[in-house]
This record gives sequence, structure tokens and C-alpha cells, in this order.
Amino acid sequence: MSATNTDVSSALEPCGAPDHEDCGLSLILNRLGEKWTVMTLSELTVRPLRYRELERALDGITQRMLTLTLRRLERDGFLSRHVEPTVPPAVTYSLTERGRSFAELIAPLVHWSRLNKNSIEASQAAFDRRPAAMPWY
Amino acid sequence: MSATNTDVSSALEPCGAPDHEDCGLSLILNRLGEKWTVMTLSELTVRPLRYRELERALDGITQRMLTLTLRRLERDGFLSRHVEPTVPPAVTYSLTERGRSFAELIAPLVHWSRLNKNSIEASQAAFDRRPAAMPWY
DNA sequence: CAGCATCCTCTATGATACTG
DNA sequence: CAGTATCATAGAGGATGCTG
Repeated sequence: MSATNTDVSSALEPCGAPDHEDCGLSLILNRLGEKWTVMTLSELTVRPLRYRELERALDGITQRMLTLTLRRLERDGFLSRHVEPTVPPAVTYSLTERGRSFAELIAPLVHWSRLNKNSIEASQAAFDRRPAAMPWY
Repeated sequence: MSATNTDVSSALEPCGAPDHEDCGLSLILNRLGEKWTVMTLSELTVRPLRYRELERALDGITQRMLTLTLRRLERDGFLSRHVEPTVPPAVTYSLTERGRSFAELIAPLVHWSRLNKNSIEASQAAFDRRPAAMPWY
């Protein structure tokens, strides 16, 4: 079922499908699906930030979700956490090389979204306007 | 907060953050986060498939989730649904141009995952081995 | 064949309160 | 400042049975 002939690396080969080995795709797909991951990475792309700075930058985030998001990203090695042992403590988060690499990976998604936003919303509206019961169409 | 100087289009600018307009990124992020979306698109990348063919290709999927996934992708205009009005009916799903474009967008993620899987898992293991209470490190 | 309807569980997220 | 702890909820996902 894999596209094995002409296209070698440009084809979409999902990892996790029965005939594909697990390549860890689900991990990053899950991360991308989490509500605050991409925005957090984005903020840290600009410069390292402290906990409170992130909290203020990510409008509406709760402390719980901020901590969870940061911990998961740290666990995956996407960012590093630096604690300055002062009182009160100063904790700074910064992207690792891997985190920066991951962020670059996401940029095309943003671009594509921007390009396709309007037409996708048009498709959705058309779909929703569709007569309710019309199994033959 | 946006990176405005050297990097124009390669920077990760999240849409939805307070200082960024909504570019529809959350839609595709949500889709990517859904369990069967990418695998479904992947299967359809090879060739158009009928409902039962997809069901067999996507190991472990329930009819409920297959239908949900297909409907969402159809609504977004990523795939088209063709009904042959025979008895019993024959329904074929195929990628639209937009769906194909989206699939191409995902391919780099697969590649990146493959490349980074092992080192990410190493980071996770190291993180999990870390002493429980050690707020100063 | 290609679904839809129903019930159930589990996880992501959120609200709120407390602390070294 | 930078968290942790507890409680609550909505939606994703799954199990099962039925149908044009």
C-alpha cells in the first residue's frame, strides 16, 4: 500500500498504519493537537521567556495548562528549563536545537493555513447548507 | 512579539496568539490531532477507496470513527464522496486537490518524526528517570 | 455495502484555591 | 514568582446493535 515507485520521500506514509512501522509520528501529531503547544513554541521562538512572561503572552491559558504544556515539551527535549535559585525563583524556558527544528517544521503549516483558510471555510459552509437527507447525491 | 526583522516567512507565527490574527491554523492542527485523519489521507493518497476498503486498511478503526473522519474531511473539502446508486450502494472516497496539497504538507512531519524518534524517546526516558523532587535543578 | 443510533469511558482542558 | 492540588466538564474515541 505504500507508494514505492516514483515518489520516494515526498509521499505521505503514515506511521502506525498496518503496513507502516511506527516512526513516532503520533507523538508529534498529538503535540500539535494540544491546544497550547504551537503557540508556546512560537513565543519561545522569539526569545527565551520566563514563566510569567509566557503566561501573559498566551492569552487565556491557565497556570495548570501552561505547566503541563511546558513539562511535556521539556520531556520531549523541545525546550530547556533554567532555574535561577533566587527568592523568589526565576525560571526561564528556551528552545533547544530540537525545539527550533520542530518549530521550523510547523511554519509551512501556518503558511498553508493562511492560504487556504477562506476556501476551506467556504467548503464547510457549503457542506452545512447541504440538504439533510440526500443519500443519493 | 512577531519576528519582524530578518526572517519573513520562515518564522513560526502562530495564528490565535493575542498578537496574531486567526489564520485558520487551529483547524488543521485539530485535524492533525485527530487519531485517524492522517492515516486516512495517507491511504487515499495511493488511490481512491471505498468505505469498506478504508475500513480494512485502517486497522482497528470503528465504523463510527471512520464515518466521522470521512465526514469531517469531506466538509473541509479535503476529499470528495462519490455515490454509485446501485443496490447495495458503492461509495468511493478520493482526495481533492486541496486534500492532496494537505497531504504533501504532512510528508515533512513524517520524515522529521522518523529522524528524531530515537533521540526524543531518549529525552523522555532521561526526563522520567529524573529524581522526583528536585526543584532547584 | 455503507452507514446511523446509543451508550460508555477516558483524556484534554478549564476553574479555583493554596504554597515554598 | 512559579508553581501544585483538587474538582468539574466537554469532546474524542470506542463498543455494540440496527438498517436501507
